Amino acid sequence: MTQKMPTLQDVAQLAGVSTATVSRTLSSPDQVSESTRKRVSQAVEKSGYRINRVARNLRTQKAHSVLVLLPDLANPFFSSILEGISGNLSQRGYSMLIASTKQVHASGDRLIDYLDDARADGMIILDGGLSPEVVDTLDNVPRSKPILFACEWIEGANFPSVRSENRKATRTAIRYLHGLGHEKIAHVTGPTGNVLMHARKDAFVGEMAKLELELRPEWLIPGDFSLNAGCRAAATWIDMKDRPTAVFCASDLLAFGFISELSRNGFKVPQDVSVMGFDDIDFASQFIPPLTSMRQDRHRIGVTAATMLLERLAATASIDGDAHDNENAAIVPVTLIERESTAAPPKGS
Amino acid sequence: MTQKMPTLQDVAQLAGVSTATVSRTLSSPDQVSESTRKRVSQAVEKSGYRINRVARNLRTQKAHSVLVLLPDLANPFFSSILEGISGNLSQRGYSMLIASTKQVHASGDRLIDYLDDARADGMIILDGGLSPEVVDTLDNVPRSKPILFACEWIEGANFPSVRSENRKATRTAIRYLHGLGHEKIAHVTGPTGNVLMHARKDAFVGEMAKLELELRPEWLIPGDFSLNAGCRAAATWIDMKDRPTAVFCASDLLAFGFISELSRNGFKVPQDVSVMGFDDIDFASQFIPPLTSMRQDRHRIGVTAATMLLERLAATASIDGDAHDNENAAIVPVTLIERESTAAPPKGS
DNA sequence: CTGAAAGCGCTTACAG
DNA sequence: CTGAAAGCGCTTACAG
Repeated sequence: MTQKMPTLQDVAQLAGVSTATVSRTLSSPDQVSESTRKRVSQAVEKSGYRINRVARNLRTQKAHSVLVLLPDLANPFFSSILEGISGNLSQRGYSMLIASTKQVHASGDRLIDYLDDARADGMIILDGGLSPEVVDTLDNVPRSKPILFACEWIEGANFPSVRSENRKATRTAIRYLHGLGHEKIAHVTGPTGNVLMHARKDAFVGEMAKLELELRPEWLIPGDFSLNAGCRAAATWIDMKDRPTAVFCASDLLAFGFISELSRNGFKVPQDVSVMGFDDIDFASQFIPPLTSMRQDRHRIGVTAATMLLERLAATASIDGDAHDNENAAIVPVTLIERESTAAPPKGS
Repeated sequence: MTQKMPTLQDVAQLAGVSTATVSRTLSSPDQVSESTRKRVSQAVEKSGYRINRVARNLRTQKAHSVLVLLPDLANPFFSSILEGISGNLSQRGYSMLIASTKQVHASGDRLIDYLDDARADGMIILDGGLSPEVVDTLDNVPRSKPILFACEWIEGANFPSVRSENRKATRTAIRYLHGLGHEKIAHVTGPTGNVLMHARKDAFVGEMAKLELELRPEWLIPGDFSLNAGCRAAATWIDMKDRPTAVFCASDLLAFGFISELSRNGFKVPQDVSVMGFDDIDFASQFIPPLTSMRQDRHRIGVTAATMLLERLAATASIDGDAHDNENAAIVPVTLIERESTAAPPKGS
């Protein structure tokens, strides 16, 4: 029952030519005479031949696939990015392999096994929180197997990356709140150690100083990017004697959690406090109230990452030398999406 | 610079044995004497040898990877399922390849190309909306390349599948609302033609009849699974003269959209109307109000799907004959999660 | 323009 | 327990 797939041999026999000719007809048809080409094409058609990519990959020493590494597959933040990557990849004949750093650890594999064992030609990493040991192993990867970071990156390491303009976006957010009349602005941060957390927090602190606004230490509320941290931050806000009138959250999830907890305690957004998020995930527009946020173009980040990786793949293949990192980081713009969770501060505050 | 990976040959030389022995040491160590095993292991260690899976796959005629096909990569509903699949797969040494039906169409590939061209050993399909032509091509796939549907399925086709107990869950939901005192219950349905939409709608109609509750045609509000459809459904509800006191939505997104639109128009949930969803996505607990929903165990669906596919893979490999579909569908339980979007109906309604 | 032949890096009967 | 050898299905210099 297990019908065997026809091979190049079968097609060659059918067409009365050598396997070399069939192979050429398929991969570089201009090297084959028209009549032969026609005969081969018919044989391919008739036999229902499909090239065996595993064999081709072994022969050409390419996997024609890219590994994408996420911190957590269950996090919906990544889905649009994946779509961008995958769409771009498949257009160019590449497949997308996915693994999460959590799982990689659990299964005892090393990250670069995917690269070492020829399953993937390169890798896009969406997790800046890799342990130093793992980062070290990354350095030993031959340059013919490009590695690229997207969204997050490793401070100090020199991998190419695609990023949102986190700092600029943060400044835009603060200026927007200030423009509404807010002077007491708090920031709920991302997780400690996270590069995005630092970029946004630094920019926040810097911009507050630049606008000559007071920034009390307690107005930097530590969080992570989760809903729950947002809830906790809201509790912190509620407990303050002198409450900030606006809160800039480092993620939309934080903002959602913040607003939810507030509403459970009888506070209203934006009447009692303006809240804004970062990311503009799908949900932001449907939340109650619709959330003002800084939109990261996640699809574009994905597309850009795939494009850059493929470029590096092509470069190492042809030049095979120093296709060096002339353009080491692509910065993707972030846009302010104004909705109803922000307004002028309450009077008399 | 492009340092070549060591091969079996290199290890064999280092250890002073044949490649066959190295190979055996790696894949069936019990066939090798302890002293040899030790020598080989040291050579492996020393050379930093990693098996080349592409070569192994070509030789063994297995890809050791599974293709997962989604309707839409950007839909966060699938992320937990993917995590379940991927976790299970990687534990057993398989990789996960991902493609979306949208993209497959766009790139002009045929679905089964992944199977035909030896990139994947089998495939898990999360999209019941494949066109009849595509479904036809699926029938021609040799049984050594198992195909399995998860979440959704194709009515009439005979593929194994993993599903939530949609009908039972719907009955549970209706009985719950009825138990709260609701008699006028509407249902916002999924997209026309979708198998889940039908399962849930049928079960809804059946249960309403069983409970001897009136069901006006207009109380079956057509939707799809999206936020926007939920908003539209809310507009429909608002326009009714005699409004249902409870609305059972076929997805959480529908429920979110429904509630959002209501709140924009000054209605309150659950005071004015009880709303419940289906899926219990992460967000449901953080929505305002927290959403009552039927929880689909998406992680478990993923794990089960991967397990079933791997079983079939093993079965066809060993028996190579009729490892027939004794257990053709796994049904995953759904649980009622009661939160604050549902309550007793408003008095005097 | 075409073919014979080597080889990508493994695995696995077959002998011994 | 171990090795020599064939072969998985391709691609690609090398000749002609």
